[in-house]
Amino acid sequence: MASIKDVAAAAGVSVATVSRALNDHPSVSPEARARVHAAAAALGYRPNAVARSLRTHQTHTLGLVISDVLNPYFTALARAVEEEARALGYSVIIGNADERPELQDHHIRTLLDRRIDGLLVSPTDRGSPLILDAVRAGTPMVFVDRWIPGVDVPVVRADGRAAVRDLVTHLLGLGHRRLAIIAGPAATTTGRERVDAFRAALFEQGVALPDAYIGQGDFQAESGRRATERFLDLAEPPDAVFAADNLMALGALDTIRARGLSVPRDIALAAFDDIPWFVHTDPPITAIAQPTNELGRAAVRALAELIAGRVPESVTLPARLVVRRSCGAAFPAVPEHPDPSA
Amino acid sequence: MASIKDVAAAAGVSVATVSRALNDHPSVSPEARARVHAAAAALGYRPNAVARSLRTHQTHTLGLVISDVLNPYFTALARAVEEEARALGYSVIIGNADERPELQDHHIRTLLDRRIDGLLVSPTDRGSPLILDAVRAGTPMVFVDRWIPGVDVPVVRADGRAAVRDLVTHLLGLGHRRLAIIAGPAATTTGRERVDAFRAALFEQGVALPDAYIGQGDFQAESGRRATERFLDLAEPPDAVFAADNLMALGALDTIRARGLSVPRDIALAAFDDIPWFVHTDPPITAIAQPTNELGRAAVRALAELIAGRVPESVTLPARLVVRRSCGAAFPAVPEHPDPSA
DNA sequence: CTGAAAGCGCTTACAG
DNA sequence: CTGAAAGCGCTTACAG
Repeated sequence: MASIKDVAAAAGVSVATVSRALNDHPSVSPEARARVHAAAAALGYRPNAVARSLRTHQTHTLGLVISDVLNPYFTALARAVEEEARALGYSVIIGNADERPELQDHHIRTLLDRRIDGLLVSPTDRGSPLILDAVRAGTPMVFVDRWIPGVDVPVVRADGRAAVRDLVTHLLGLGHRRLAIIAGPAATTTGRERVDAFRAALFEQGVALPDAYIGQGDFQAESGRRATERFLDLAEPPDAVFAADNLMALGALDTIRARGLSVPRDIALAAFDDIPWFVHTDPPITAIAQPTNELGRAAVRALAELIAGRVPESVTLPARLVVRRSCGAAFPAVPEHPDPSA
Repeated sequence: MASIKDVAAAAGVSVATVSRALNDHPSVSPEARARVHAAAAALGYRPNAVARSLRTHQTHTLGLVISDVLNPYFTALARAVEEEARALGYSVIIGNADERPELQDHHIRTLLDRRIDGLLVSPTDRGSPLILDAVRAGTPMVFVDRWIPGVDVPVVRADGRAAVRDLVTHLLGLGHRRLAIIAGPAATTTGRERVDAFRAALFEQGVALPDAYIGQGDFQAESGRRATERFLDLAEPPDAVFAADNLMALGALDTIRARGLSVPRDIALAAFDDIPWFVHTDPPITAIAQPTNELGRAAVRALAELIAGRVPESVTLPARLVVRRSCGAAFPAVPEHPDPSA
């Protein structure tokens, strides 16, 4: 692999001049610049980003630690992050925590060792010493989707409270009275907020949320199955189930189907997070859609601000209810296409 | 951020000794080793991977360039790759080519500049000069899923021919006679192979595949919609459609539904690539399943071999037909759960 | 077992 | 406008 020395020799200039010419530094004569570019092209020279990073203390790399790559919501988020990052000249290294705190720490440690310029994280838990130390040490960091209370880091997320209230109104309006929720892990903000919003909305309408109607999930499909089984084994099973993410909804659907029951005839189902497949499930699933693309982009922009030494604002965008047939509502008159911006 | 010098000063030894102690080099006295570890812990020292890479010419990083992160097949592949890579001590940087050759080149260039130890690619096209030069220059490279004919790079992929033949037999057995396919891009091996296998299987059974029944897609949902619209506008529309990937199947389903038609009553549908949602679509979709996890792991192992200077074999694993209801078959007696290994 | 020194491939302040 | 030199933070052959 040709190095800057080889280019310098071929162009008959010093390595300093090669570096300046290639980095568009103004004080290089047109002739020198031309010779350098010609030599670089002839040798197929590509600057070594590792060496440059060591010298400049910048890697032009962002770390993104998400909870689960197999979750379409996070996949979409990762894609939006990558696009915006690329537009700003950054690469992104994705770490998949798989909802496991120790794996999250592993990725954060690796990313820090690689001296990424900044870190985007959707924390799996309440925050390890490692992550707290990194914040204290001044690592540019932004939380996306989930966050850690009490930690002074900008947060980019969706607020689902209004949409959850809309969902509860929708369910009650359709005659459902025994509403249950499959919650996410209590260690995550989204895990807690979605139950809280659900309970608050029910309370407003004078409906109770008994403990037996709160299933404890972990945002993965298997936990949706287990929670739903427990619901269906109850003496008085719920007549509507709200899954706090799309994978647990998939699990719930598995179980309901395995029991030979039908949605929405026997039980209503709704999910947090909308995904293209919800249009085509049997039945199409009512869901709360987050502005995923906007969240990803806003998070990258906030992180870039932080890296540049400025102090970005946290951003909160509203989620919205998308009504389909899984709660018993009438089928929308106009056939729906998946939202390309979701 | 503490550097090796700080640790050396704190431990009262040279940086050479710090380096040796931290890298478990045998010739370090127990006392020196202890002092170094204590100092490192006290300072919260973490070695700078950038500096180490510059010195050792290894980054312990693999590049993975895939065609589309939003495609669940590639997401699952990426996850398997990351897991196996982590087990072998590598990080992986994922580049999303979005089926665009120039974006693919952008990622390959960036990855090469970062001096990744090896590259896993699922090529979007027939191969740019950049990728060909990289192979020639000796960059350890392995193709996964798709490959470039005539390029001497190990290939890890699934062979779907037998499964496609099974699918054709299944369709004809159910009485379908006008079988159509939504093909992938001709510039990709998987794009070509799936049509070829389909045509060959039909030919064996004495059925023709007219040009009008070959829709040209690009592996993304929108192209599945367009191709299906064209099929349905035909004087004699097909009675069965085989989509060469899961996203085009999603698009086909969109269009069929938008026209008010029903699967499988009005038209049968099958897809290449199985994904968890196919169990829950209306109707559940018959699909050809690849051993995605095994492919991802095998690809990483092959790449690690190459990096170690050995010459790995190409590996080809069989895909298999998973019959559901979308072609008109009887519903399987036992309720199906998503295959956790898919 | 240990340290001084060279060197990985760049960038940049300094001097000219 | 240009080059010699220092230095980023490591690892490792060499000498002791």
